[in-house]
Amino acid sequence: MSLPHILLGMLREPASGYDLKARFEEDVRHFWSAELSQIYPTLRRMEKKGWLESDTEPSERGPDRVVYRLTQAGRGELTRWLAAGPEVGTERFAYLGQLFFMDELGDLAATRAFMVELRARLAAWLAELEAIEARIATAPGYPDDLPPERFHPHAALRMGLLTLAAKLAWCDETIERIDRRKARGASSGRKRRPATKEA
Amino acid sequence: MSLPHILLGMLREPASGYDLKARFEEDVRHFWSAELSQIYPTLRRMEKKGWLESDTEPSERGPDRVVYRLTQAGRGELTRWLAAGPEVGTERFAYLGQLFFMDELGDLAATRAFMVELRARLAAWLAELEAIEARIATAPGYPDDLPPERFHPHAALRMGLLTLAAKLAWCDETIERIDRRKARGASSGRKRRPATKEA
DNA sequence: ACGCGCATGTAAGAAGTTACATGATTTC
DNA sequence: GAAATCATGTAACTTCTTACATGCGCGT
Repeated sequence: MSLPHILLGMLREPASGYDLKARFEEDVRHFWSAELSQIYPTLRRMEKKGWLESDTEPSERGPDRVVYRLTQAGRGELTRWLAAGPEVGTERFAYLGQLFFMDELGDLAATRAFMVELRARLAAWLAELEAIEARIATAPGYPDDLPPERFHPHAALRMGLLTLAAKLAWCDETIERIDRRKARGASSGRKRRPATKEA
Repeated sequence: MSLPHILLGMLREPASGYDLKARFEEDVRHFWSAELSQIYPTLRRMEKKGWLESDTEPSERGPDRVVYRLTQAGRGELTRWLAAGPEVGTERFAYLGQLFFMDELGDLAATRAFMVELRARLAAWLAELEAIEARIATAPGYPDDLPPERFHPHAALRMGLLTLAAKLAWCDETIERIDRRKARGASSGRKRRPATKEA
């Protein structure tokens, strides 16, 4: 039940579905994502609930825009959500599932390659977040006197930066552990696990 | 497309849906979760695809157990998934969405309370993961000579430990930033944002 | 007799993804 | 003339959650 509320937050300034999708690609994508095909019907449902109202306006170029804005009920629901305490959902990391079972491959070199590729992907992601922070760092009052409407998004961004740094450190730690194991295990010669186990 | 693969990994040893649910509650819950009502039909679909076979056995107490085990095709699919490279999905953090828009409440004290509660929840979570690591730490060969079937799960667990520690550090950083702002802003007296804006 | 743990599920709906469809205008 | 951007959506499907349903055996 979070996408509608994130849309409510974004709609403190009126916007079309297309505009909102653009915001998901920008400042919000480190903690949520949504496709247009999900956004459009969600906005309809929210309007039906009375949280939003819409107007159709001609566009400067392209087809007409359907611009949504908050109603009183919508603003009330947003406030209720914000005041309800942190919504801690289940985290899902498919790549940890892969790593968890990877002894099945019986080859530590495969695990190492996996971790190296994962590290590269996470590092690219971190670079993007750092670019966003660099932009914020040029704002007046950074870092201690940002206005509240910039302080809150910046605080959310910091979580992304700090956890990604931690994940990179974890990748490095894991790769080093593998290398130590390989250095030690090289003499004993076991690499592929045997097809049958000796009990 | 990850739950079936996680089940494949777990089913290297035969198990019933009920058994598998128990494993989600234990060693796997820091990166995935699933309800029984999702597990049962998923196992059926996997059997229909030829990845699993099942036998019905009488239980020691309670109703009959349906025990699943991997077929050759299932083991092949598991290997394929493990060798396919890291599956990096979209991360979703509803609480970051709340924080992002929280200037709407116009009250930094509310944000502070939010962060304090979030910190408590994350700390409790970290304590659980630390308990799991403490158990692993008693295994022979810890930490440098764990056998491969323990090394991989332990590596996955470490990611949870390190990122949770980073999140706690982020909570602390954010709470401190709020306190510094409040100390500085107290003299200027603005707390609730005004109902109307002066342009 | 009641509740708890074992063990299986169904039903209904919300949430999310992928693919497809339409048509205008602007840029190369 | 082709491709990108603007702007809207539908359809089919998978995934996940919540609530409900059933029935056995064990402990108190």
